Amino acid sequence: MQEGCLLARVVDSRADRPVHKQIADRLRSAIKSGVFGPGELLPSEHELAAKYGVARGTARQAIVLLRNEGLIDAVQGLGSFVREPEPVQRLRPGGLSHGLETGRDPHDPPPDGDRHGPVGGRLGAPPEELMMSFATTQLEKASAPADVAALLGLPAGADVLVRSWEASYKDNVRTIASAYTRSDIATAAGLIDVESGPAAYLALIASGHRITRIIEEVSARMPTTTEAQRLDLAPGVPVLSIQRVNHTADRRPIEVTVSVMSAERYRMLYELGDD
Amino acid sequence: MQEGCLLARVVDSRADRPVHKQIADRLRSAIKSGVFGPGELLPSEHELAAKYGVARGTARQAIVLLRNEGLIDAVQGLGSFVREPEPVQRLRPGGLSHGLETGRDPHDPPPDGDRHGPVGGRLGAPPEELMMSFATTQLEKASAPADVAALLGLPAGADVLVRSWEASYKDNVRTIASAYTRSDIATAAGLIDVESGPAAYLALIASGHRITRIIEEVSARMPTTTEAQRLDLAPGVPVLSIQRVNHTADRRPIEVTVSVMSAERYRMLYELGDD
DNA sequence: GAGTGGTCTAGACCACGCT
DNA sequence: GCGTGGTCTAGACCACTCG
Repeated sequence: MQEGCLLARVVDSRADRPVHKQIADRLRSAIKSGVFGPGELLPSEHELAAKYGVARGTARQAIVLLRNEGLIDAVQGLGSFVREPEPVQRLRPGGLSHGLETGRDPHDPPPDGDRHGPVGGRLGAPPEELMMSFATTQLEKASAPADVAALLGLPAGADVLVRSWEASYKDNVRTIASAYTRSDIATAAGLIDVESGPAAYLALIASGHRITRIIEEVSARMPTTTEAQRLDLAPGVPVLSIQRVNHTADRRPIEVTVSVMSAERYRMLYELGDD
Repeated sequence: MQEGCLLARVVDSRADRPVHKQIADRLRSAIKSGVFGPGELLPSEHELAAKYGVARGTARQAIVLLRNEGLIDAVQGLGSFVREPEPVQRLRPGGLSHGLETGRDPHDPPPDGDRHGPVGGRLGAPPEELMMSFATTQLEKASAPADVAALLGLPAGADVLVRSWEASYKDNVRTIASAYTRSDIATAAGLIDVESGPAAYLALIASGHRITRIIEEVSARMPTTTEAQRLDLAPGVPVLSIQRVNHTADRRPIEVTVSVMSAERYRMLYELGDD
């Protein structure tokens, strides 16, 4: 067989580093150096155990490590595969009509062609294929979470209009989002009848509340189990969480939106203008 | 004993959901509902095994799940604890006149005061407590990685000046960064002698290459093992990866910087101005 | 020394995808 | 049916922290 040529034969059980980590190290570098290319099948747990002379559980631990690093996918009944890179979509959050025009950006492979983001993208006909559908999951008045209330300059527990929705592309949920709008503004704008997020911008404008300043906060974390299910996330894939605070011309914050999406699939793009 | 009052007594081994996930579910909701507060000690693996009538390995699997979700920390010899939230710093990347700030800004509508970022920081006295030290780890001419070359509009494999450094705060490495500068520009600006990232901006300005446009791309992923070590990351903590493309007034990209930091500790703040 | 998590073994049965 | 990963058991020894 001599398969040992690919994955070096020996692990040192007396070394500082635990055996399963040593095996993971070897597999990892084999992946990174291209010995196993994207989509390729790795040795089975049984094979690894035999090759390194360890119990199956130990070989499995190595595999689990790589899964949690997002490097491989395990499929029951089939085996473990080197994870193939997901097509990445770059989102350029825009205000109402942001700069960064059709700017053929020097960004190498990105041509996702447009910037119709799951949240707050420009309105108006998005390119054919990038149509996303929005499904409202909740629409109600409720008391604002503490952090949201603070951002809106409201007392803790104040009522806000909460609109929650999911944005899907081809039947796959891509973004889970919620918008929290000041009650007074929401009522005036008739937002109670507006379902998806993007549509709300039109309603706000129509009611005279033009948003002229947006502060966006980007963070990342591991998904909750709910998020992992809804967004169909593999193990070892974090989420991006985008929190927006929308302000009107008088610099008053009137709305906070929070959206969550796969960090494997989305990146955020910002242009920092000259000061 | 009746400890079963806190963690419900029974798990159903015939249910669809595996036992270790059921245990994890119970612990997770106990944590989220505050039964176990931040920093608090969870039941030991042995206790969990006894309480649910399962093998230790099964109880341990539940614990491992929560660790990978970033909810708890396990300490050998002590036990598992609910992870305490890290103080979060919000970075406001800015054009030139700004840099590293740590977020003294109280989350609320972020003030427009000063701004600092881990990359491209303002020089001159930064706020007392926020001093970061920069240690150059590499400084050399090398051929650009494919993606970087593309971003700079250079042919694949073209030479660039690579400056790599780590930014530390109180002896803890907080950011790992690299800057790739076009060779011609770097030479003209004398960058070969400049060590940390922030300092390079001054050199560029001094040599007449004023950066007027910055495109910043924010992504997140699980850390490599190297990154996890250097940044001292707990399991279940992703990293934010910030890629910057710096352009001069004529819109030519002259430099790409990439920085990596704990997503648990840092968030990015952007203001989307009115156009 | 007692208790904890970290590692490892050598089995077992199951659910799943394939042929 | 066969091989895969997913789960689980019942042990074992180790490294670590604490009193």
